[in-house]
Parts: sequence; C-alpha cells; structure tokens
Amino acid sequence: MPVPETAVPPSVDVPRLHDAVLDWFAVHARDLPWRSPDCPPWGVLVSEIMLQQTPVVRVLPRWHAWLERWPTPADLAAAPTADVLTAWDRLGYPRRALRLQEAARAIVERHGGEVPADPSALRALPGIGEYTAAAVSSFAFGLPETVVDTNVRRVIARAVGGQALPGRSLTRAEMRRAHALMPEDPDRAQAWNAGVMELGALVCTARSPACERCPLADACAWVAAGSPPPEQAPRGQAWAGTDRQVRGAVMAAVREHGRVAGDGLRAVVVAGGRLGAHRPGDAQWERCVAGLLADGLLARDDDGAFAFPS
DNA sequence: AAAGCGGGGCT
DNA sequence: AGCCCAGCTTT
Repeated sequence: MPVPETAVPPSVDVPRLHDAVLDWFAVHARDLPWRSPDCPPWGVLVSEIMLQQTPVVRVLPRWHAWLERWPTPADLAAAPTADVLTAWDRLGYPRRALRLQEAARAIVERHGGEVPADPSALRALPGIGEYTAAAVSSFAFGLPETVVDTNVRRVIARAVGGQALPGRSLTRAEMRRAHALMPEDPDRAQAWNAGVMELGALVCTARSPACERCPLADACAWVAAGSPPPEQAPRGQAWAGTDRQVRGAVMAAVREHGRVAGDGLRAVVVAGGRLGAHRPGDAQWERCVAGLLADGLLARDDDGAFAFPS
C-alpha cells in the first residue's frame, strides 16, 4: 500500500494564503449582480449555468434580461421552450437553456419552487454537475462547499503545485488538495471560493498572468520555480467546418427567422453567412439537423417546417 | 479519460 | 490562426 501523497505540501502556509486572498478579494472583487445580497438563489443558479464556458462580459446582458422576464423557477418552468431558446440568444451551448428549464420544472415539482441549498439535491438537477452544485450551495446559501472551476484549478496548480497549468481533466488529487485548502470558518470559506476564482479570472490568468499584481506571488510555487512554461500543449479546438459550426448556424437562422420551411432551411443557413466559405455536404447537413431534432433544440411542424420546439 | 457541444474576442 | 472561457453529458 503506497503512502498517499499529501494534499498540501507542509511548506505551504495555508493561513497565510487565506489572508492574502481574502484581503485582496475585499478590495478587488468585481461588482457582479449575482454577488449582490439582494440576488435570490435563482439568480445565482441562472448565472452559474450561463457562465459554464462563457465569459462574464457576454453573460451580463442576457442574465439581466432573463431575471427580469423569468424572476422565479416557476416562471421559467411555465414558459414556451421556443421563448427560452430565443432568449438564450448567442450564449452558446443552447442545450444549457433546455436543461435550465428542465431544472426549473424539477425545482417546482420536487422543491416547491425554491432552489435547494443541498449540494446533492442540486447535483440531481439537469445540467448541474459537481462544480455548479458546489457553487450554488456556496454562493447562494453560504454553505462551506469546495468550489473548483478552471480558475481555481489554475491558481492552485501554480501557487501550491508549482505547475504552469493544470491537466486536461479534474483529478481526485486536485479535489483533495482544494478541499484541504478550505478555511474552516463558513464565512471565510465562501469568500475563499469566490476570491480564488476572482484571482484566477483577473490576475492569475491562463495566458499572461499579472504576477506583479498577485497577492500570492511571494508564496507561489510556480513563481519560485522561475515560472516555467506549460509542459502539455493544449488540445486545439477546431471550429471552421465542424458540426458545431453548422449546428450553431442552424440555430441562429431559426432564431432570426422563427419558422423556416423545411426545403428552405439549408439555403437560409448558407445565406446567413455564419458558415464563412464552408458549405456542409449532404451527410454533414443531415447529421446536424437530425442531431438538433434529437436533442430537442429543433422541431418540425405538421407542414415540415423547422422551428424551435414549443 | 476522451469526445462532443457555441460563440466571440483577444493574442 | 490559435487559444481561452464560473462545465456537463455521454461513451
């Protein structure tokens, strides 16, 4: 039986990290609406879903419109799905919009219309994984959950692990380390979660970190090692000519035109210009449309015309 | 563990 | 032309 690797090296002064991050956060935290004391848990939940793989600046206007239109889970649960997909606009990954509505319906049915505080109950909702469950529980309800997103992973990988970037996927060892770094006091735990994320978003960024402005620079294992470059080259994300581009163009066309005749959809999509020079072949076109129908993102009416599902 | 899934802005 | 972003689900 091998000796388990210690989650945090003994050389790391954990209380000092806490003070540094909490002091920095108290001064530099952005004034985001879902952090307001007036923001209900539903607003936090909506923000977390929208922020999955989508930057804050793009989420802000959609979030405000969303909360104004559907101020409670019951409001979203009762909305036509077509309206939900249209309001999602161009945030990307529109399946998130479907799942958010499914989650709202589950909240109405299983939780009396109130967003649950328990991470397990949150995790059981559609579209809510390990991160989002912990984030809502911590940020909306102040429970001392361990919140680990891409920002937290990067800050810990550098400051404690001495690595330039974390690996491709979140490991159990990383979760253990993040858990070991949590402050005991619940209020400080909540601020730590938000503060480390904010530090990763504003200072300890992926591409060109501003170490001269970082409150952890003196204690950072990566800086101490001379800030070596990342060992693992990132996996490139292809876009032009992919199914994702074609699916996105179809969604954009339906969003803009509403209902599109079945034999005209392809022409509308190509004319939309979102595909650039790419022209999908028959096989790709059929695959993408069939996929959107199967995903519940697209529907056909009795005349065979395409539209968002009602 | 890896692949699929959107879209835009920045280097 | 890449790379990145408050991930989740399925294989």
